[in-house]
Amino acid sequence: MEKKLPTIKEIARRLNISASTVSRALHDHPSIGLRTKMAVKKLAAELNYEPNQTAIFFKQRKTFTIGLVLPNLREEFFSAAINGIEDVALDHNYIVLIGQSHDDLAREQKLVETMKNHRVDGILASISSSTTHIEHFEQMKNYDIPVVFFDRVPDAKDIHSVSCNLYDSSVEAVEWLIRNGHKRIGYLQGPPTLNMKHERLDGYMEAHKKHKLPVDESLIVSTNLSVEGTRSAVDALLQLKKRPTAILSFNDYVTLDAIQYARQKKLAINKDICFVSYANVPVTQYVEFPPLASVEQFPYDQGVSATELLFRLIDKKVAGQESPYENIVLKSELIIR
Amino acid sequence: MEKKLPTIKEIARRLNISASTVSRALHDHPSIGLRTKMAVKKLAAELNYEPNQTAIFFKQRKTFTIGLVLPNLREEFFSAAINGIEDVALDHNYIVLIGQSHDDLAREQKLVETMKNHRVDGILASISSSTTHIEHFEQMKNYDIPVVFFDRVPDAKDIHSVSCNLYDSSVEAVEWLIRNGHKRIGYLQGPPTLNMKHERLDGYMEAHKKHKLPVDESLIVSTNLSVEGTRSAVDALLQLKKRPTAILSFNDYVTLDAIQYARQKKLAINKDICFVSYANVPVTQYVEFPPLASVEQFPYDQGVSATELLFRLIDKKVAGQESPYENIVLKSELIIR
DNA sequence: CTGTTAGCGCTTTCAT
DNA sequence: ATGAAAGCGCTAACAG
Repeated sequence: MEKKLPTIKEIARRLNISASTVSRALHDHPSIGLRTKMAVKKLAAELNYEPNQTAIFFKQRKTFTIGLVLPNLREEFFSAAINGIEDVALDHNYIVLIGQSHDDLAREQKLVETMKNHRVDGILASISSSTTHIEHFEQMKNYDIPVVFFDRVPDAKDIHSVSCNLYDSSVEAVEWLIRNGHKRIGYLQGPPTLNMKHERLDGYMEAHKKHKLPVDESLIVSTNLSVEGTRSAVDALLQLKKRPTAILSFNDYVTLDAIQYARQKKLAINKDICFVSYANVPVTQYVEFPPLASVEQFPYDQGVSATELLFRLIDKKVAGQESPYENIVLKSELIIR
Repeated sequence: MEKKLPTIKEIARRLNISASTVSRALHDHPSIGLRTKMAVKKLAAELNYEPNQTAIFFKQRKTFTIGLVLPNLREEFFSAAINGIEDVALDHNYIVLIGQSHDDLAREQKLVETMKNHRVDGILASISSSTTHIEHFEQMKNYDIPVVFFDRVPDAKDIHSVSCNLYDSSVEAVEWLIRNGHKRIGYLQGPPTLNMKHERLDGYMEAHKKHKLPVDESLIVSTNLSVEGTRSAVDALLQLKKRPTAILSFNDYVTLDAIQYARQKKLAINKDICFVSYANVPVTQYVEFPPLASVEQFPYDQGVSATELLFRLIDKKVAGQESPYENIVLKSELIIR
């Protein structure tokens, strides 16, 4: 029992005018007589006429849709980023197609493919932790679909991106630990794929250098972000003859897992061992032992900035212009509790 | 520099055959000669031909897109629900358009409108806390867009829904408190709009009745879910001459705020006052004082179930059949720590 | 100021 | 086994 919705044709037929006149009337085209315009609008309203967007998408080669591919929505970082993205998108009368990669490359590829099929006007992406190459994103150039990476940005040339500069805050975070008397500071890094830009590590190194502290390679371990991965990494640190007294870790979620594990191992948090982290997600305010400091990465602002950049690219594309690759870097901020 | 993608026509032209033959060949239509079929497929592959989905959407009157409208993504409940939704959608080769109402009716309306314009094949919704009517959803019937509500389901006739039965668990939760010696149990409810189905309250009442405990109306307060709202509600409870020794509260987030506030007020959590809650979100495992018990509402399963129902409705619609209203109720489960 | 016409890319009768 | 033609709903160039 498919209801059939009124079309422009139907209105035209009833009014004994042409479809194009109706179309123009509805668009307030200047060259339409007031009388017919009124009549058209009146009838359109009566019939509850609504333009068939799929027809328009088809004709205009635009879908007013952007695709968003990210690792997951569970992390408050990403859900906050979406807020920025959605706000900007809605302002532009766009809507967001969403897909979670769950840190799985194959799924990420499928999502990009599906979004391409849906002819999204652009894609925003934060890559999965298992993303070793970005061909699937590069392919989008063949379809004139601009891609903007944010936060988890691949270390590649010829991409558009928005991210936070974590270097300065990393230096600051480690210096803060050093000033607080820590001499052996562990660094619990993320998976290698995500460390293509070594800002965290570089900052860690730089702080050591500035304070003439030697860097012990065995203090640097990594996790694939899973609970188990984090535990075994923390284990590696705890088994060292000379344990670290502080750990700088990839993000707050990893840190929460690490802290939980350290407690299980009977370590006194903030006495035996301190934690400093990244993301500064709000949930940490409710936990018993939050990281002592965390680097705020402004997810909302990253979302806004990435989406604005994407729209600039979309607009340029429509105008037929080439766009130079833009890599916007926002600053981060070390938040000390 | 709009690249132009190869079309069926282009292939037809190069092969000196007709577009319809190409179309059929690509669809493995039985009546196409093997020879031409091969030739078509070969050329299509060479040219990287990909069907223009917008044209197909337009023609088929289907977009392979479902709209998801929910209050926010911040709460782990909703992000978990999306996982179920996305998984089922992807299985059906669908993708999800997302929109957060941020508990604002006007925004919810705008989202529904936008999704309608995008001609989504169906809508999944969890209503905002300020949603006092659901006309905007009911409108969708005029467009043959089925709507399935989940979790936050309006109390209305003639809707499809998936939700958890909270009544039994509510009785159980309150009985558990009573058995643990509590005689004055506060109930911190959500905003009136969301309490259209009073399962939580009914369960609260029933447990009291079963144990012959009188119900003191002043123990029942409500929050609009904001931090301040929750604080003043808790305040009301704490100012009572006879304070409650336990509080059953709307969900874990509200509970976390309530606990934080109670601590500020120098109450000893789990001594002076205990909390029992709903949702059982994972973050509570990291917090110092989680609710003593929480009602698991199986967000992933709700998401799966709601999406499966939606697809059944979509399929029936395509088959031109009417569907009776389905209201699926899953069971919940009181999880005691 | 308005109508005619063509066409977006694809599917689908209806012929042949 | 293949082609011709129509049409989905809308827009826009071209003609008056």
